[in-house]
Amino acid sequence: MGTKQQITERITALLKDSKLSVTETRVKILELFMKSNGALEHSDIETQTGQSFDRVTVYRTLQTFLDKGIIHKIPTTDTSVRYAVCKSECTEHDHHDHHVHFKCESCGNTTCLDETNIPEISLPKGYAMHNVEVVVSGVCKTCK
Amino acid sequence: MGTKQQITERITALLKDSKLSVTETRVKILELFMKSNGALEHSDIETQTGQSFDRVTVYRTLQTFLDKGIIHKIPTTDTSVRYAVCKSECTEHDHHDHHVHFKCESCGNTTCLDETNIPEISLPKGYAMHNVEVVVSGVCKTCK
DNA sequence: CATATTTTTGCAACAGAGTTGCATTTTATT
DNA sequence: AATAAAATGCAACTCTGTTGCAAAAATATG
Repeated sequence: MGTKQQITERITALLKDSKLSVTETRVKILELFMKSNGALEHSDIETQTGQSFDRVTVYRTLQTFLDKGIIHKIPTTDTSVRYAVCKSECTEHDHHDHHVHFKCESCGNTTCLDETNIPEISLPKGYAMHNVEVVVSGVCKTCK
Repeated sequence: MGTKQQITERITALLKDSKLSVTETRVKILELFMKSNGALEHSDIETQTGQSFDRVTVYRTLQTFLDKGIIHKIPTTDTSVRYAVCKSECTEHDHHDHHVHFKCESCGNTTCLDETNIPEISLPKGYAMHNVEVVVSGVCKTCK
C-alpha cells in the first residue's frame, strides 16, 4: 500500500489527471476508498470522516468521481447506493466492470473480486448488451 | 394467460397457499405483476392502480409478498427498488433466481429473461456462494 | 508571490421515499 | 350472524438526496 505520503501523492496525481482541484474533501474520501478495499456507501463516508464534511459536499464529491470515472456504482437490492474505485480499464466516457462483486451476508461488506471474471452470457435474439453486473452473495474469506 | 377470472382464481389460490388474507389490494397488485411480465417498482404500482391505495398499504403489501417469497427484489444501481414475481423454485425461506435480469436503457423496463441461464462462476478460495444476481443492461427486443 | 478568476464548500430550505402508531374497516373464524 | 384476527388508511415523522446562493478555498495569471 505504501506510506501515507505516497498514498497522498498518488491521490493528488489521480485528481490532477481527471482535471479536478485537489481539495481536502476529495483527498480524504479517496483515502477512505483506498483503505477500505471494498465498496462504501454514503453513510460509511459520513461516519468514517467523523462528520467533518457537510452531507451535500459528500454527495457532490461522489457524483464528481462518478462523472470522471474514478468510482463506479455497485447494484444493490435496497435503497442504498454503493461505490467502489474503478480499475484502470475505466475511462470517463466508457465504464465497464469486468469483475464480480461479492456481498458478504455475515459482515455486510461488499468487495470487488478483481480476479473473478464475468463469464459470457448469450441473450435471446433481438437484445443488445451494453453492460453486465454480477453480484454474488454469500460468506467471505474473512468471516468463514 | 387465461381469462380474467382464471387469473383471479390463480391469485386467490396463491394467497391462500401463503396463508394470507385475500384482499382487494393484494389481488390488484398481483394482477399488475402478472400483466406486466417484468419488474415493477413502488411508483409503478401507485401509478397503475390509479392511486386507489394508500402509499403505506402498497409498501406493506410488497413487504408481505417478499416475506412469503411471492416476489423478489432485483438489484439496481440507483435508489429505486425493483420487484418481480418469483418462479416456482422459490420458497419462503430459500430464494434463488436462476435467470438473468435485463434492464433496457431505452424504455427503462426491467424484465426477467427466464430462458437465459446464469453461467457457473468460480469464486476465489474461501468464499461461499449463496446466490447470484445478474443484471444486463442494453436495448431490448421491443426498442431495437 | 500577490491578485484575479474559477471552482468548491457549507448552509438553509426543500422534495421524495419509506416508516410507525393508532383508530377504523375488512376478512376469516366459529 | 357474531366474534376474533388481520389489513387498511391517516397523520406525523425520519432519512436520503437535491437545489440555490453566499462564503471560502484552490488554481491561474501577471
